[in-house]
Parts: sequence; structure tokens; C-alpha cells
Amino acid sequence: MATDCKDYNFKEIEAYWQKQWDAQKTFHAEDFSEKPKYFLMDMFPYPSGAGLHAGHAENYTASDILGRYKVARGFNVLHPMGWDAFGLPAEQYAIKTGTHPAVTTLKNIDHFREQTKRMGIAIDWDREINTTDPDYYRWTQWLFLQLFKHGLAFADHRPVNWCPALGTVLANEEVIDGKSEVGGHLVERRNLKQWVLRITRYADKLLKGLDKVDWPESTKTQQTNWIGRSVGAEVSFKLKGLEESLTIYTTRPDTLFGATYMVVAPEHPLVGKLTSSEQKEAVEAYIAKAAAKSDLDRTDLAKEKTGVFTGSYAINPVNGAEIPVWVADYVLISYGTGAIMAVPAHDDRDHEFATTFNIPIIRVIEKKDAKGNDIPLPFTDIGTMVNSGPFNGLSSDEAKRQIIEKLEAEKVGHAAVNYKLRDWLFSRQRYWGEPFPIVWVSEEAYAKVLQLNGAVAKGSPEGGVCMSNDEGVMEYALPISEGSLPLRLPEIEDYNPSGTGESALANATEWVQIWFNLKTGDAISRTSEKPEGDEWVAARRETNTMPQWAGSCWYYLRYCDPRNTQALIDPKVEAYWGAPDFYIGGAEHAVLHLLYARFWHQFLFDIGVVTTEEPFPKLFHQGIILGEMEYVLFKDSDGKAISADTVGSNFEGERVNLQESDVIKKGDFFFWKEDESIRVDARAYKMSKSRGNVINPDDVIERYGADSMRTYIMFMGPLEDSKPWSSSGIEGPARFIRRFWRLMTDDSGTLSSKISDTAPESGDVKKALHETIKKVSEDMETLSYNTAIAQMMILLKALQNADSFSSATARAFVQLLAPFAPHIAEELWSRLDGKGSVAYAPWPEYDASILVSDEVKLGILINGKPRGEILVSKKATQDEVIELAQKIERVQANIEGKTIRKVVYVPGKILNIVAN
RNA sequence: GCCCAGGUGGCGGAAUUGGCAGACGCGCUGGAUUUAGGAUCCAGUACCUUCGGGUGUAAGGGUUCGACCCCCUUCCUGGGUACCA
Repeated sequence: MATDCKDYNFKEIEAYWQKQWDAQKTFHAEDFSEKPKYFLMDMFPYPSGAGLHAGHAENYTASDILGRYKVARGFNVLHPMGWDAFGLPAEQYAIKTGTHPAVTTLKNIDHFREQTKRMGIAIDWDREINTTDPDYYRWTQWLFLQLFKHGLAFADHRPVNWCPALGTVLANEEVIDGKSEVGGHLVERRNLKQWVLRITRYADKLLKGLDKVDWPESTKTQQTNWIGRSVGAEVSFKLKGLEESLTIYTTRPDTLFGATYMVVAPEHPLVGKLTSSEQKEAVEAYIAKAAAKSDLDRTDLAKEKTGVFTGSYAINPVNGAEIPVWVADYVLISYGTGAIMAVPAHDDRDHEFATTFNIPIIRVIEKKDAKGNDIPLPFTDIGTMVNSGPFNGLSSDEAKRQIIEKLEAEKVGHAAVNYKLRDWLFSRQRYWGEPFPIVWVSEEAYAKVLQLNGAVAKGSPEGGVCMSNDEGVMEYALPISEGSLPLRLPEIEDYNPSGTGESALANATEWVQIWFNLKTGDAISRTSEKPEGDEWVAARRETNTMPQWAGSCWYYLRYCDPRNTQALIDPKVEAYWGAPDFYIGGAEHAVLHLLYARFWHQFLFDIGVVTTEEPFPKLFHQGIILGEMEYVLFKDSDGKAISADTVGSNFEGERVNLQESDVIKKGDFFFWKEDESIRVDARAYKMSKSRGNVINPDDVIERYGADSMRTYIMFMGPLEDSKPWSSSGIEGPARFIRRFWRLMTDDSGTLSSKISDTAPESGDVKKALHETIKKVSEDMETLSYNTAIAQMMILLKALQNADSFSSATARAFVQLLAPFAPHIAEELWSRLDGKGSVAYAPWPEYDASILVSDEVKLGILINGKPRGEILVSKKATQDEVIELAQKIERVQANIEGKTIRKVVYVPGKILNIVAN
């Protein structure tokens, strides 16, 4: 049944079909269907109060089109949606208003779901998930318990941004120039008890797995760089007058002869011993200063190298040279061994440092430029060895090998691999996150756990996880029983952090203070009587919560089996759906989300929960939709227009937004029409509230309808490109949709009289249709939606110009358009007596025989310049073609009096005659 | 700085195993229709031109019968990253 709209009333039509899809569960994905499965997934959104933005609309429309196409192709499509709903904004709102974050979150989710439906996105809503739902996060907690059990989670003191004035820990983005974003209070670094995941154990697997996935190259590169595997050597330098030696890591053992000094990080454990009495004061002052700097400051002030001589000397193992040991903060304690050999000739940073402090610079690698001159220092590439004793003349690569061999033989060094990747700080001092299913007990209690050897012992890693508390007493972390999951967030009155650096959970005494069973892992509040039995002890719950990444690391699995109460996912279901066949989302998650999720997935593979090695075999990033193009005229304080190229970044005058018609382009730049010597700044900016250039999908749907919005967003350009929104540009696709309606219907809302199965259909119409089927089908596979739409516009024109066309042609066209504009397609499909939902109608096939034509247009070129064209058979011989070509006047004129030197004939494409 | 992606009409873009650059759309110009229109329809629209033609894909060079496409150099824009030895 269709609506009874006479004209194109998109509001009525879209609302009607959305209701139908909901009621009929049109997009239900069936487990174990015999159809081939297609698991299509979007990066799920954080349901913010602001609602969906243009980027979401682009993302979901793109995947929706692919999903609808796959349904028409006979696939059992799983296209789910969910909510990454833990996060700071809801907590901050709770602190301000006292509203429980869950309340705010559910309200926002309702809004997001409504908006998604209003865009006509085909989702199986029965599989909706929400990371803040205890039935969901119990499995996040379960997963953490597995990581814990396998020794991949440990506790450590790690620095956070602590703001004493606010009594809270701040996220990096809440700290600006060392001050809190709110209130501008001083922020300091403070070590807190934190959870850390050993992602570094998976560094190699994460690197190797990238070879197996079909991802954008740039994303793979980013992950590769982030993991930052480097191969080099660890070398021990004897220290003059000290027992200890100093071990360094270098990727360039070939430059060992060029080491003229050494540097240790200010935090290096040997600094004290290295420091001579004369240098003590200077070194200690330097270390104190370095400690006061945050990581950010240390890099901010990186422009000038600083450091202090320790007074000690090291001995270069390859040539016995004595070289000074410095302490400098350009060496980081967290990478390698926290100490380096400095080779100023062949490292930019060492060169800068050596120049600043007048340290000798010795060239040990030689390379000549094109003119035969030495390439100036610092030269960081590889070349030929010089000043390196027995290794002179070797290539860098060969020297690396031989020097490592020599070091190994002399037991002063060995080949070594290092990673930039750090272990993952996995805790936050917040309320609105998953509670850790962990309790802390005393050392004696831990001993008893081993003795009892119950579920608690079996769920713990070998050696346990322990950590000294503020009083210096050792405490042990133990897992709560899997049966007691989910460990729910307690209801609290005040969402403010405890003020001690712990989350608000620390104040929920009844929740935190528990009796814990050392055998079973069960717990009850200490407000109750201590149960019988000496396996029950007093314990304290972990008060950190998990970061937002936790829920998003494995959500794709839960879509397959969202209501399972026995397991994270049923192995049979996992075997059917496997990993998502297609994953679409923004490139901003190229590193962290995608790396963390891969880590968990590889772990789940190792413990047998999943059967695939990688979670996202195919990944696609949609580009960013920018705000509208802006033409900005600058005016100085006197209101006088000034040219954009004279304006610095500290411009303080007035910015005037001009219309496109107010500017003129000359060369590469735009100028003001009123005074063409004034250059105008022309560009599109990222959408942002502060800039006021945000396009709200709701407004667009209100004015044009979802079908037109979807078609426009896909028509804007290649999906992966970033492109500016244009409020006039949408008129094109919107007109196309309206014309499509008028092509199929007449004024009274009945089918157009042009649609006839008795009148003959012209060859041109047939050809246009089949060309379109071919083009659209091909473009679907590559997500080239912009050109698919362009081709449908051509078909529309052809049908408008035709006297009549068949209902079969009309239905095929409706089907082609259906993934893009599903509502109007359903409506017209229904009116064209199509069976069922157009979504399930088998995708039209093109008839290749209609498209092949023997006659082709052949371009005739003289000396590479187009001079005419002829219609010939594809199989025409070169001689036939030349004869025909020579009959063309312009061709004659261009070869007259010249000798033909060469002829290049590409059948079906061009004929190029070279003559002079 | 380094890494990645990209520069094509006034605008969004199309065309690549190297073969007639500018499909499709916006905007603009002119026309039709309408009481009116931010509706609809038709035509034109890269630039220059002495109307023969010439020039054009960020700039310069190279390879080729032929280059938006391949190679080298430079410039610009966007994204990522921040002393990782």
C-alpha cells in the first residue's frame, strides 16, 4: 500500500515508509540464514546532546546505500546501530545538575535513534546496543577479567593531570597551557594508582596483521608509525671509575665511531652515580627543573636543547675513546633504555646539542651529492663508512651487521628491537564508566587465595597483581566472580570526584567497602554482617573506571548476539557472522580505536572466543563535510579594507563575510569586486558551533526531505574526500528527486501516461537504461555514489525526452534509485505494482547485448591534436581508418604538404597521424 | 621538522593498465510559462581569438606518437605526529 499523495509530499511519504519498515521489520538480520551473510558496520556514535551532525548523515547514508544494495543482491545483511555512551559530557552535566548520567544518556539516545530513522537508515533495531547498559558492560567487565587472568592487565603508578584547586583529574584536552580549561587553575602532574594493559606484547602481531587487511594505506601507515618498530642494537658503555656500565639503544650502530658524548634522561637511575661532586649542584638543579615541566612543556620548549655535564666519562667499546656523559631532557626515560650515545654528525638533535655546547662532531658516514661534494652535516641517511677503523669503506648496512657481530662477540652489545608503542593506560578517575571487576586485599589475604585455589586464584595471573598503597602497604588485586557480573555502578548523590584523586565512586562507601570471598570471588557490602568462614575478608573495590575505549573495543561482536546472557557471543553465531565485512567511519579513529580494538580481538582470538584474526578486514573512511565556502574580507581598525595576504595570524580588525557574487577570481586568488586590489580569504572550514557554520541534518530533512538530503550528500563528491557543504548545491539532487516523481506520476497522482506496456520502447531508452544499470551496479561496489547518481540523472533526462517507456523500465529505474532515495522508491514501487518492498526486489541485471555496438566514435589526431572524428567499426583496419580520416577537411588541411612519419592506431579509441 | 593525502572552469566534481579534459550538478546569462515565486521548462556557459584557430588540469623540467595520469624539482592546501635515539 502506498500513500495517496497527489504531488511529491516527502514528509508524508517518508514518515509512512519509515513506519512500514519498523512495523514489518524489513531490515531484520537473520542468524543462520541460508543467504550469504553481509555484516556492515558504522563506527557507532557517542550520543551527544547536540544530536546527529552532517558527518553522521554522510557515514550512515553511505553504509545504508551499500546495505540496501547488498539486500537487493540477495545477501542476509546485518546493519546494526548502537551507542558508545560512556563519556565525559554526561558526567559533567550530572555534576552540574545532579541528573544521573544514565538519564541524560537515554534521552540523547532516543533523539539519535529518531534522527537515524528519519534519515531512512535501514537498521535492525532489535540488535541495538548501548555500552552503558549493565547487560552490555558486564561483558566488557568479563573481557577485562580475561585480560587480567592472562597477565595483560597490571596496576602501576602513572602520572595524571591533577588540578588541586578543582580537586580533580583532568583529561589532556581539559588542560590548556598547563592550566585547567575551567577556571584556569594550575595543573600539576601527580602519580596515581592506575590500570595498564600490556598492548606492547601484541606489538608485533598488531604490525603483522596490517598486511592482511584491506584498509586505506594512510591508516595502515599511521598505525605502523604509531607502533614504531625499529631494529638496532643495545650497546653497553663502560663508565670511567664506576662499576656500572651505561646501556643505550641505537638504530645506527654503524655510527658508533662518531659517538662524541652520551646523554641520559633526567630520570635515569644512574644519574646520581654519574654525577661528580663538582657537577652535583648543576645536575640537581637541572633535574628539578625538568621534573617541574609537564610532558607538553618539555616538547614545547624543545626549540632549544638544554643539558648539563655530569662530570663522568664513558668508554666507547669500539675504539676506547673517553666521551663525556651529559644529562638532558631531550632524551626520554620512556623509550629505549633512557640513555643514548650521541652522534652529532649523523643525528639532527645531537647535532643541535653538540653545536650549542661545543662538543666535537666527527663524520663517520660519507655521501657525495651530485656535484661530488660531501653532503653537509648533520647527515642522517646511510652511506659509506669513514673514520671508523676497520669498517672504513663498508656500506652502512654492512657495517651495522659487522659491528653488531663484534659487539656480541665481545659481550658488550646485541641486536635489539624497540617499539614506540607504550602500554595502554586503561583507567580513569571518573564515575561514568565501567567499574573494574576488581577488589583490593591485604598480602595475607592473597596468600590465602593461593591456598584456597578457588575461582579467584584461577582468575588471577601468575604472581598476582600488587601495588603499594599510600601508606606503603602492599595490596593485591583480585577478580570478582564472573557470576557476580555485571558489577553495577552504585547510585550516588554527588558525582564530583572524591577530591583525593579518586573518582566519585570512592565516596560510595557501601559499595566500596565489602566482604570478599577469597575462594569464590563473591562480595557483599560491609554494611552487612561478615559472613561465616575465614575465606571472607574485608576488601575494597577498585574505584577507577574504564576509559571510553573499553566499550567500543568489542561492540561489533555484540551486534551478532546482543541479548545473550550466557556468553559475550555464542560461538555458533560468531561462526556465522564472523567479523564485519565492511566498516565505515571517520579517519580520526585511525590509530587509537582501531588499534585498541585490534588488540582485544587478537587476544580474543588467542583465547578462542573469536575465529577471525582481525576484527575489521575491510575499512573505509568517509571524508569530512566542511561548512560552506566562506569569502572573508578583512578590515583594519579604521574600517578600511585590507588585502588578505597582508593579514597576520594576530589580526584584530573586523572580518566581513562576503557573498560569492561579491568576489572575483584572478589567478589563484579571490579579490573584492568593489576594489580588485583587495585580496579576500576564500576557504571552507570544519563545521563548529563557535564558527556558526554547522549544518543540522534535521533542518535539511525538514526542508528537502531525507531522500534529497541523502542523494545530495552522496552526490557531493567522492565519499573519502572532505568537501564543503553548499546550501545551493543541494538544489540539484533535490530537483532530480522531484523530476523523478513527475516522470513517474501525473498531476492527479496516478501513474504517468508515458508508462505504457503497449507502446514500443525506443532503442535509445533501452540503451540508456542498461547503461545506467551497468554504471550504477559497478559504482556500488566501489562506493562511487557520486557518479552513479550522475548516471541516473542522465537516464532521467532520456526518459523525459522519450514518448513512452515500459513499466519494467520504470520499475528498474525505481530499483536503481532505491538505495539512495528509499522512501520515494518504495512509494513509486508500490504504485507501479511492484511486489513487496522494493528493498527485496532482486537487483536489475543489464543486458550486455544492448550495450555493445560495433560502430564507435574514433578520434582523429594530427601530431597529438584532435582534428576530427569518424564513426567506424571497432574492427576497422588501420588502412581503412586512414582512408576515411583523410577525407576529413580539417585532417587534409593539417597534413597537406607534410610527410606522414608515423601512424598510431588504437582501435576504438584514437588514430594519431604524425606528420611534418 | 617528519609521515600521509591532495591541487582540474566562478563552485562541487568527472575522465587514469597513458588515447578527443571539463560528464553530472550548482551558480550565472538569455528565453518560455506563471498573479507571484527560492516553482517548472528550453538554450548557452574553461579561457583567448583577427572566428582560421590558439591556450589550458598548482609551477618548472623530463619520458612518449600522445601525459590530469608515469618520473624529477619546487610551491601550496588538508590530515596525522611531536625530540622515539
